Amino acid sequence: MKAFVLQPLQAALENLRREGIIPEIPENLELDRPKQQEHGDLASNIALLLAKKAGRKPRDLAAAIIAALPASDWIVRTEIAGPGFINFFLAPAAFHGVIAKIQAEKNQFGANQQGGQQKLQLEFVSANPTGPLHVGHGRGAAYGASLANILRFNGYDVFCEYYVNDAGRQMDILAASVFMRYLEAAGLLPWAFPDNSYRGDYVREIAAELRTQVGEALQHARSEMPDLPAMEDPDAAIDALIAHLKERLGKDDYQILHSAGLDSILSDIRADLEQFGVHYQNWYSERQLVDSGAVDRAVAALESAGHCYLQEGALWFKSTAFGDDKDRVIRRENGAYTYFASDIAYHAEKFARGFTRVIDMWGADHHGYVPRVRAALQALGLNDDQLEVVLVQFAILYRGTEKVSMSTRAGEFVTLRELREEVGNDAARFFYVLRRADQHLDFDLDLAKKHSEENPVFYIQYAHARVYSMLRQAAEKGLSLPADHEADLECLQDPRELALTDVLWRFPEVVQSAARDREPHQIAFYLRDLAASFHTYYNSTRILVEETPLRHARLILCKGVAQTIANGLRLLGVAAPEQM
RNA sequence: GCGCCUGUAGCUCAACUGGAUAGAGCAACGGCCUUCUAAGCCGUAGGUCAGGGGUUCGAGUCCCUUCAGGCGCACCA
Repeated sequence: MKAFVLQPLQAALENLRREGIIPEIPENLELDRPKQQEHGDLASNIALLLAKKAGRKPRDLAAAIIAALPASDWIVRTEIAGPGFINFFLAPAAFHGVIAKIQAEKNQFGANQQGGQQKLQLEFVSANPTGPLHVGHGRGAAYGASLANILRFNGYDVFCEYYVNDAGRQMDILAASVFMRYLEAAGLLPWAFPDNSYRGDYVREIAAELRTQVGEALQHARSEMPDLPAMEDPDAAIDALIAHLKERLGKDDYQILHSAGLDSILSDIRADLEQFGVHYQNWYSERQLVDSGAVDRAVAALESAGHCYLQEGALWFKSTAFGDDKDRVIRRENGAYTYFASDIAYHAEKFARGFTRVIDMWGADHHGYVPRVRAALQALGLNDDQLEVVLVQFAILYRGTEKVSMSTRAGEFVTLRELREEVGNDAARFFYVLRRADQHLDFDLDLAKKHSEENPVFYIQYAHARVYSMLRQAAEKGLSLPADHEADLECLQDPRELALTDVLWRFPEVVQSAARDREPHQIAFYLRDLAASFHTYYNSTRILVEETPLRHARLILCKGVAQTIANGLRLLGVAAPEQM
């Protein structure tokens, strides 16, 4: 709809520029939708912006612009308002255009090609496979999956990836935890299960499964096991147990133990996300990254470029040379790489795979990590402008007023699966993206569950279902339905009808803006607006009237609403039921 | 102490990146079902945009500063 005004406005400015009245035309002309109805259907502040450069008063310049406008069938009236706004009033036919557009584009209505099929990678969730996903991860999952859908709708070639931290100490602690539960089940664990291991019930289940597969074959490793409770430093104690297990079991048996935990949890995570409508193109293994030598290569590249130094036996990356607060260790004194080292390699790999833009979604508690990753990319001669980090604030959970502790190791958490089962996938997906990612979120579980009755998602789905209900009604009453392009849209002259089509026009704009800002919540808010406008219209206007042309026109409008709601909900991974 | 994020109606959040009289949803109050689904609609009330300075035609939005909260500042991941 903006095009109806944008093109004449552009032409007018072009004329004025030729006449030397204004020096230049701004790159992106913007048109506002005024909040006040009296301010017209669209408004431009261009005269205010150019007044100084043109050396004229804003209102005078506005008058000159209006005088230069070519004649248009779409614009019925213009006016100069306030300090120099130009307000445009459009003909009803300008509103009607969107209805034909929806009919033509159907489930592609709202889509655009501004992405130019640019290859873009989106990495999200990437939770350590040390336990089931909890509700904090759910936010990242819903957010990432929705953003991927939105970016695809904007013509980007989006590749979703989950980085699996299947190497490193945390996985070893999981293996040790499984081993202890394995002994415990046979009454062979000599002391109480330690606090700093993974204590969730799922570890017991993994241990039981392990026992059915290998029987007593791993039990021998309990001999000369370090006495954990006797050791002062619990972390050192766990490390001692891990070292013991690796030595006693040998590479193959330790691998069986290690895999027992990893495979079980990872397949659980994958199934959980699939059921949540979150699909990945790839699961990228950190262990394979290490085994392929990519980490060695990345570190070697940094070293040979002269960005590293040795100190106290550790290898340091001079990240301060690229804006970081302090230099970072990439290889420890004991010879092991830090997590940061594999992350450098991983990010280098991303760009080596040809992505022109990489978006990482991290928990907001990792924000201090951003400068060092950027530093590493710069040091490797890569353009860190192509990396974008979206920080997703973790939900702080409450039950009523009671704060819920979220320690994975202690096994005290609400899982994503539990949440999905209680409130349903649709409500969970919608609820998660209802606010900006960087917004702190007090998430009251009791309230969230109550939302199964009051959740705004039902409000939107209901609007969609209402349209289909009318279509069913019409069929029952033997009233004819409009075929595509058959209705005479000129029947739609009521301000309420024009207001509703105006909301439909906004959808393609919101789709663009949500993609540009990486803000799925814009879609959610829009859908609520659209549903509200529809409910208002529905309550004020009878759709299934006797006069066939009017009935057809109104039904086509309503079908356009349903189509737009369905398209929007699809982007958020929420179903659009035809009946409720 | 340093850095990042946040502060808008009683609560949870928006505000098209500087536009006109700051908007929704819950919660509260008052209305609307013999007519297409009342999971809905209409109306009322609710605000020093944390405080203070500045920039300009114009500031919730940009700059400075104070206050309050969150997160981060490992040879952890």
